[in-house]
Amino acid sequence: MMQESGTEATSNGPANQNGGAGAEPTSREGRPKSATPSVEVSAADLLHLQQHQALQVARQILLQQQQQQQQSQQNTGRKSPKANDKQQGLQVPVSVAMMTPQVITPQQMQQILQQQVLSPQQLQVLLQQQQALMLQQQLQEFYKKQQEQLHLQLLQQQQQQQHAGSKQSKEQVSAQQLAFQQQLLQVQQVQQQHLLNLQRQGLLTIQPGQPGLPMHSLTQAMIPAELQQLWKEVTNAHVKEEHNSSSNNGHRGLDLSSPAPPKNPLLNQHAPTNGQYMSHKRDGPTLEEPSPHSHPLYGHGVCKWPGCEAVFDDFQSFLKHLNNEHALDDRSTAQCRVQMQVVQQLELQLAKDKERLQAMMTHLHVKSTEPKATPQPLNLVSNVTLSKSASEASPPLSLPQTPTTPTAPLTPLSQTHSVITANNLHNVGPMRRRYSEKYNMPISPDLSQNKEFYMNADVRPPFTYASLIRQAILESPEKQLTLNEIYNWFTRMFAYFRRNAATWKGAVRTNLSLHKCFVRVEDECGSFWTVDDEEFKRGRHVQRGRPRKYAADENFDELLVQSPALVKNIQTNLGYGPTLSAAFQASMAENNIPLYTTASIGSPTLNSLANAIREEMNGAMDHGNSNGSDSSPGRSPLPAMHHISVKEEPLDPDDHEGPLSLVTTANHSPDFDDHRDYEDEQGPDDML
DNA sequence: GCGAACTTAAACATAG
DNA sequence: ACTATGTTTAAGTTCG
Repeated sequence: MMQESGTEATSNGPANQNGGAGAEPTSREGRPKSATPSVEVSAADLLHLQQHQALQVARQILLQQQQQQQQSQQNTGRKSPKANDKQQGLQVPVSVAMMTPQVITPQQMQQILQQQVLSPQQLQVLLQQQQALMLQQQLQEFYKKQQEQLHLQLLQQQQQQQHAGSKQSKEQVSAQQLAFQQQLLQVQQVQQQHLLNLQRQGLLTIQPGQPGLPMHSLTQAMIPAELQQLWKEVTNAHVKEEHNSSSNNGHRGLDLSSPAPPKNPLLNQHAPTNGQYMSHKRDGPTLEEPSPHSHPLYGHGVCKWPGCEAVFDDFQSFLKHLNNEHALDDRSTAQCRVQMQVVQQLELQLAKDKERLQAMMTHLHVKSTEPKATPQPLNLVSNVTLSKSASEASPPLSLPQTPTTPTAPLTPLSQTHSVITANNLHNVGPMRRRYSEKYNMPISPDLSQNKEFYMNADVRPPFTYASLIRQAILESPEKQLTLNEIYNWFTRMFAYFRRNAATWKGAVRTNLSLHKCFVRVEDECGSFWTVDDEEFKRGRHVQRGRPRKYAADENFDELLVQSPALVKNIQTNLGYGPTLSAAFQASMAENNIPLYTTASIGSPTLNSLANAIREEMNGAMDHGNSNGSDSSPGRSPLPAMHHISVKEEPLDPDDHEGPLSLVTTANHSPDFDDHRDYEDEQGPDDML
């Protein structure tokens, strides 16, 4: 227990105890769910805050206007810069309030990603949160600019009023109102975009009946009753200021685009509906149900014309209202133009977000492929096909099949699926859908072809520990590695093991002990591990059903307990030391043992050379975790290959494939050759 | 559903 | 005493 924490907890926090494959069940338990509610609350709060801030801005502007009007009435021709400055200061906190949410720094994000303490779903939620916060900051900037523009505009308006005096024309007032409304509309547009973003990212879950956030008609939804009331006040203030000159108040509107004669104020229309606005909001999402009385501008009894909140009991009255109030006139045309601008803005934003998404996808794709033309790991299943048919050209590209996509097509995936998705990128859990070489599925081709990928992408390699350990050992120049060197190989070759160090080291040790194919040899310099490829080929990995170590029979126990030490002592005393493994492998190769797997064994010399080169190259990029190269410092390379012989192994009834099995010529009894064999090959009785 | 293969955690032992 | 290494067992998951 302590030994794991001593070496591995240094790079991983305690939350990473379930890292690696262990994180899979945890992620399945819906950890993301815990993060979701707070996100929704914050998103709702955010919207509320923004609406409130927009109202604040409008209120201040209105206040400013009224004050200026009073001053202009009282002191015609005299400016009041003090008031402006004061109000300018008042606007500051509006944007300051947007600063409160904190965005996680890239370092923190990187740390979280590296530790993988979060499930993929949590990561997604986190990213969404980040994006929402960034949007919020963008909004903040926008609001600042809006405030400045509005302020400037109001200053101009004030000057015009002061200079023009009481002879200010209605057109001028309308133009000012128009500009002001456009500004407010812009604010609303940003709010809508933000809302859309939140919705798109799942941060906003509008539930039926949830008050306040109907998503069907953002334009209307984002005009709160207060804002409309403000509009009304603004309009009335102007009307008042204009000596209530307009006799046809009901038709003195805001032409938003043309200098056409002003008609009735836009918001006067829905002033009567303000009282029912809240009920409208309580209507919740109005996803249009196809009905005979469905109209894009009619939902839940409310006219959805921008700026209009008129409520109707039936569809017919709505149609009547639509034809009367929203007929083809200047005002409707202008509003239509505004709505077009809204749509354009949204489309622009959508295009930008699409572009960003594409860039993200491209980046992720390139990251896994960047150095070479063999970007993504070959599909394991298709790789099997390849190894069997051995003649297929261009192997299909895909990510390893993940345990979470068991229904994924087992046939080669088309290249259109080569884009990394959040699912297949993150849900690479334990080494499921592994293949080990006992199935005649060498990992070397896949490993070599996708080496860059595994070195860079935090994707768990789809190989069993045994296969990886074997590969590590076989890649070494001397076909032998210490445990620490095996660790280093894992961390060097796989980003996954670099970033998920919680459990795999123990798994490596377990596998080394558990699998017959891994032979531990020891010399004065320490112990190292070699591979008995024949055993690996047999696939006799785990000796299941083996009698417990501390069984009833004391003699038996003694043998069991001693056997590892016996093996060790035999090897040590005979002085085979480090030469054993290399000679072992070389002997295997030279005896033409049918090694089905990698070229590394079939061509030991070339492979050793290649490995040496590779080791040289890898050594340069060896990270700090590696306390040196994988080559054991104290070991001499390939001494004479004596003391090694090939002998029959008649004890193994399953040994049909290779007539030869390599054991050392140590004068130890076959009984002690491998204590793990006694049961399934000889039985305990033979040992005694 | 079953069993093999595999993973993971934990307890324990041993050596440096 | 601590740590790295190694062994063993048990429980869980995945897959054929």
